[in-house]
Order: sequence, then structure tokens, then C-alpha cells
Amino acid sequence: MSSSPYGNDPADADSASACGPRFDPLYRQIYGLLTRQLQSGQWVPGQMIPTEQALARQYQVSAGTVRKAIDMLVADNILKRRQGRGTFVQTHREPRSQFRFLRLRDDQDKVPPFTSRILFCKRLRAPQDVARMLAIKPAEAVVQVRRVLDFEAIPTVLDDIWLPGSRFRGLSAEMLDAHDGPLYDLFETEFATRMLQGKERVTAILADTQTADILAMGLGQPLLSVERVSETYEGEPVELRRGRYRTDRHHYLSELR
Amino acid sequence: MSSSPYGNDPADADSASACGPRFDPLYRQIYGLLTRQLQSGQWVPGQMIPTEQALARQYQVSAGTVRKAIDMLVADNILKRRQGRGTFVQTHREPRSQFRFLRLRDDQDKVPPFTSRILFCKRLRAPQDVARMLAIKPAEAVVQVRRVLDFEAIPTVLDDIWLPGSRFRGLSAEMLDAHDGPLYDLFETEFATRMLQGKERVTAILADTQTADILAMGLGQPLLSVERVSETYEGEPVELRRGRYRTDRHHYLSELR
DNA sequence: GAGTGGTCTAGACCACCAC
DNA sequence: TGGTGGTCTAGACCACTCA
Repeated sequence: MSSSPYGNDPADADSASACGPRFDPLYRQIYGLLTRQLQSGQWVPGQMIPTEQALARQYQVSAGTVRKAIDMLVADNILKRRQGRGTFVQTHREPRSQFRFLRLRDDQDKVPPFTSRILFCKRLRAPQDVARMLAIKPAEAVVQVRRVLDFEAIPTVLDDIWLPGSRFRGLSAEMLDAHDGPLYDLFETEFATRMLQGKERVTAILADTQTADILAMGLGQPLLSVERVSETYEGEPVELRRGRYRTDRHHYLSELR
Repeated sequence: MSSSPYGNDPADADSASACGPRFDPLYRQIYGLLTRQLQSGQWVPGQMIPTEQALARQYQVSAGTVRKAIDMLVADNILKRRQGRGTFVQTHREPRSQFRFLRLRDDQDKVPPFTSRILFCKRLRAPQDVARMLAIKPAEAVVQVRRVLDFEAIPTVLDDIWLPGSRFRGLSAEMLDAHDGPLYDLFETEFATRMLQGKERVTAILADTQTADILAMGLGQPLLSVERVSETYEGEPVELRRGRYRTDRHHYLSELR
């Protein structure tokens, strides 16, 4: 967590050794308090949090200190400031951050319009590898969703999604079909689970029979394999995805900084 | 440029329309001044810039304002603060930011050790597509470098690199062979060209005869195609790379935020 | 101990938004 | 017009590095 342009980040220290707690600045403590309150659901996605002044009074610190804590949460894409209006809990529902994690792009590096089809949604005991990636016990309950994304009516992405059964009690194909918009919006709204960050491991593979069939392509054609682990607060993994991307019409865009 | 957790970023405005200049805060102006001085080579990579106090005096603003400008440059990976020592121009030479743009990882998501072999370095007139990506005129001079990266003696990456001939006058295979460490270090040191950010477009392809031969793999096996455009100050493109990555032992890592 | 960046404060004023 | 975040200031003190 907490990848911000602020000092004291242990991962950014010149000496690689993990030193002790050193010194915890006030604004970091406020950051922690706010994070915990967000995590507890005290403020829901889309809602306005108290003003900087109010928080400063509440925590008995100066406005500048609260501001710095909020800066970090904004850098984490957890909060969003709107000048003249207030500071709001970020949401995957909002147009500008819809499909924030989707890296597939067209020739102009834009997210192309697409539609989603749910192939199935079932509950099962977590296979070994899925359990490991989700940091749960093997054979614990998980929900598996398979879906296809069509870009201009061309099936392009085949996703298998695994979610911890305990968090996603009640998730069903009907619910998924009824919902439109990003999955992460549904997860926020119905399961109080916000995807905050993730990692994708990308490799090149050959289409197997089943995938080639679903994506209407030749056997042995190349595909991008995209394995995503998404995390919520405190880096807790709450989603595993295995995507197969056709990249004859699109590409995976990665920004280098 | 300028992707920072700070306000007034037009790209972050709720209304997508490009409004006028609005209001240019002082710290942005300082950011601009510092950027121009860095671009002009007034301070070279690795060198310390003047202290915040000194800059504040020089520009007739408060220390806090200079600090905020520097914060932005730090967020851009252009400067690096070291508490108790000073603020330094970031460099690709430093261990922590060596191979900053390389996304290939091993099973533990670490950058694996590797060695580089230059296959050739030649000058030619830019083909149409290369010229377009580098924003130069077709048939202008470019340098093309081909090299292989070996991971544990296994050829894994085949890179073709195109550089504008005007900037990279004097680049030769001998110079490349003599140099060890990141290419971007050489580019900084010998050609005053700092790679600040970039984009990679990743697709899955099948190995052709030549590539399969160089990477010691079967024809028709899947490969990652990684097309990188790197930019220096003001988003000026100064490098085009086409990489072919074997991903049977490694993967391409992408962080989602 | 001198010099650097890092934190924290208190307060003034500005730009923006909604009513 | 009132309230929000955004900017800017001046100054005190702390943590860290190095000689």
C-alpha cells in the first residue's frame, strides 16, 4: 500500500535493510485513521467525507497535516478532491475511473467500447493455486465467473474470475446479467469490496481448443495471458483473474514511469 | 508530462473540455523553471541541485512553494531527495533505478540478472513507421541497435532499438560493447539524453524464423511483442524499441493503480 | 555542529461551486 | 453568498548525514 511522493517510505530508503519503526509523522497517523474508517465502511463510495477543517478539529491537528494525509489517499486513488465541493470516496462507477484496471487499447490507445457476456457463475472449493493467490486455505469456498468481452461484436477477451466465497456470498449469474457497467461497481455496491490496486503478470501463450473456440480463432494462434491479482485495503487479495486476450486488433498498454 | 497528485491538472478536470489557461500557481511556474534548467543541462544526472532555501531566495518565493515544485519533479522521477544530504538529479545509473523501465520478472517478481550482447549497430534512413513513432521526417538518419539479453545464459529478449541520428551522433557497436550497465546510463552520460517516461504496447505474436533462431526456440512458439516509445523532457520521443520476449520462464509485470 | 530535507503550525487570501 | 478545496507565507522545530 501507500505508494506516494512522500518521504519516509521504507521501500524508498537508500539503505535497503528494514530498520525499525523510526518516526511516525502525524500525517501518516491521520492517513492510517482515515484508511481504517474508509475500510470500515464509515463513508461509502461516492460519498463526501468531512471537510479538511472538520477533520483537523476532530483530530486536533492543523489543516495542513490533514491535507497531507488526504493527498496520500488521493495519490492512492482512494479519495478524490473536487474543488469547491469537497472530498469524495473514489468509485469504479464514475465514468473517469470506469475500467481503471483494463489495459487493453485500440490503435489510438483508447479503451474501445465493449460488451460483456457471462458464460457461467459457480461456487466451488478453491484449487490449490487459486487458494494460494487469494491467500485463503485450499478447499475453501470460492466463486468462479467466466465471461467474454466482445469488442465490436468480436469476442476478444476470455476471463476467468475467482472470488473468495465468504466475501461474495450471494453472487450469481442472474445478478451479473442484471448488472451493467463495471464488475467492480457491483462489487463495491453489493459486496462492500473496493479494488484499490493490483498486479498483472502477462505472458504469451497459444490458444487451446476451448479458448480458440470461444474466441472464434484458430488453434495455435498467439494470445496474451493476463493473470491479475486485485487487492483491497491493506493489500488483502480479493480477486484472481486469468484473462486470455486476442491482440490482433488491440494491444495491452503499459505506462513506464 | 507532469503526472502528479497535485491539483489543476487539466487531464483530471471533471469537465473534459480543454479550457483556457485559467490560473497558473506559483509552484507550477517554479516547476517549469526548474524543468527548463534541468533540460538545458545546468545540473547533470547525479548532481545536487541548490537547496530549497537557496532556490526560494533566488526565485523570491517561500520555501514551501519551492518544496511543492520539487515534490512534482520527484513524483516524475526527475529528482530524488535524500534527507540530510540534498536533492539530486535522478539517474538511470543508480542501482535502485537501474532498468527502471524493464518489466520482465521472474517467479518472485524480481528483475532477474542478465547480460547483454550487441548484435549490430548501424546507421540508416528512418523507415516510414520508425520516423512516425520518433516524430522525425521519413528518411532522416537513425541509429539502429540490435541486441540480445541472456537470462542465466538463455537468450530471452531480442531488442531492436531506433534512435534519432542527430542526438546519437557517434554511437557505435564499440562504444556499446565497452559500456556495461544500463543503456540509459550511456545515453545520459554520452548523449545528454535522459529517458523520463514511456509507453509500451504489448501483443502476443508467433516466433518467425529469424527470431526463433536468435532466441533458440521453436518456430511458431508464442512471444511477447513489446513496442516501447521513450520520451525525454516535454514528452519528446527519443527512442523506439521493438522487443521480442520469451515468456516461458519469465513474465511481464504490470502494476495496476 | 553545521547543513540538509522533513514535519507541523497558524493564518491570509484565492478559485471554484452550489444555492 | 457561503462553503469547499487550493495556494502561499513565515517561522519553529525535528530527523538525518557528514565532517
